[in-house]
Amino acid sequence: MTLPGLRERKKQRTRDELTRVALELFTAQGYERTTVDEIVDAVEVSQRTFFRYFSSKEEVAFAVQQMVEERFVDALGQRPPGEGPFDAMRNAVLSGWDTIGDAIIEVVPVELYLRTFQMIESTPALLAVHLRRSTEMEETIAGIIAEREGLDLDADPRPRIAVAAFSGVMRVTGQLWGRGTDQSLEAIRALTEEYLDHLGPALAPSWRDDRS
Amino acid sequence: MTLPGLRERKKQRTRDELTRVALELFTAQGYERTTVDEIVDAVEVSQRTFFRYFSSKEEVAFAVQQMVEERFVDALGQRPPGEGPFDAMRNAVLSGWDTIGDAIIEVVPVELYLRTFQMIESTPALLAVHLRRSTEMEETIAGIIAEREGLDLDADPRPRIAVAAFSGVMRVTGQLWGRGTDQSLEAIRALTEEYLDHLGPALAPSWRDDRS
DNA sequence: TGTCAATTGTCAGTGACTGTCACTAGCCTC
DNA sequence: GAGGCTAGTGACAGTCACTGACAATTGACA
Repeated sequence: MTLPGLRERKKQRTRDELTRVALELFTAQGYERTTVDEIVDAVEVSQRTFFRYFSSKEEVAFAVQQMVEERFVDALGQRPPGEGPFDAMRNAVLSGWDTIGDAIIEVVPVELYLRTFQMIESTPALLAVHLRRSTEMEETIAGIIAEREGLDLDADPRPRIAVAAFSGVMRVTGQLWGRGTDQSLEAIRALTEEYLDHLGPALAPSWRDDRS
Repeated sequence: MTLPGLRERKKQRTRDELTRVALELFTAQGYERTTVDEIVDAVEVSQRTFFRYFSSKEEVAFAVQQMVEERFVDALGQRPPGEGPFDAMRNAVLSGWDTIGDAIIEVVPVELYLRTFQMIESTPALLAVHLRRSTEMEETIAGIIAEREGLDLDADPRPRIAVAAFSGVMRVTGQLWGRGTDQSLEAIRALTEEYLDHLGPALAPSWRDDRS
């Protein structure tokens, strides 16, 4: 493995710097109140260069999220075949939270990532994009689940349904965490775990028999 | 009940016309390829007027959807108390499809609404907004469910979880319908019904025991 | 009918984003 | 290690969504 040339390293540095500066400005003063010009002035590149790295101002807000999601997909693909679909997704998510630092530390500190996550949840324009990206990921995940279970994605609706329900719960936990007071890494991990445990019971035909 | 004055009627007419023309242009030539100027030229109002009726170009794309959603919320509130949460949501949705014409015919034909729905699903920028709007509605619905069941929304996670799972399935059906070949009203109604029936079984711990 | 207030139009400006073209700087060959 | 090649960048002009301010118009109502 030859390490990449100067040109390649320079590009990576510019991209990382744009990402870091953008997230810092977004979290500090708000997404809408930050202009692309502010970002590029701080990094000392032209606006045109920014738009060569990121197709929109929104995209840079998800640069780190993108990395985290790729790791989740990898982790899911490596869960033991014995695990049921739900356990596989659940464990992939939880192990992702446990090792998040490894994935992103070269670009931004974990703490900035968590603040970015909150900013996304509380900025309508970004929340919208976040949700769309999530559904795109669902399709990927459904494919992995279908393969694990040896099912045809277009003949059997269960993979998509299960993933949709699972993601729905993930989304709710994300929102509640963003609104809550404890915004630590441990808090969102615990919330994720708790809410996933509730999914089965919540779908019982009547909640009146069994108050879990 | 006095019928509204001329001024009021004129406003309604302008709003409806902007909506209809916008949806026609969007569905005919695509959302991004349609400029606000085209819309206002066709209706013969100034651009400024457009933005007084709709806070953004996106908003006009959801004007009809908005009406449909309000009807769903009403219908849900009127389901008999004996129905469990899932049945209530399910029946409210299905009865909504059965009476959709009543709700929107004064603004646009049902057929244009269906085409708009597809356009939203296939336009990334609009899909994102659609998903965000859906989650906002989920919060409303969770409140209604919690009240029906006599639960505290913040103490008991089940209403939000159930609604999230339910909405996830609704979303998947919407997407599949948009991609499929039969884009009739009957098709989306049938798909909705079928997929909701599958939700319970899909959440069983293992799918290997019981192939429904 | 004349006054008031709601509605609309005009105009100037901002910010995200794109196409084009000239220029700079790694890279690679001889 | 000089020179050509090309990926990457900057400068500039233009489009489009959207906003604030103020002037013009037009229902409403005494």
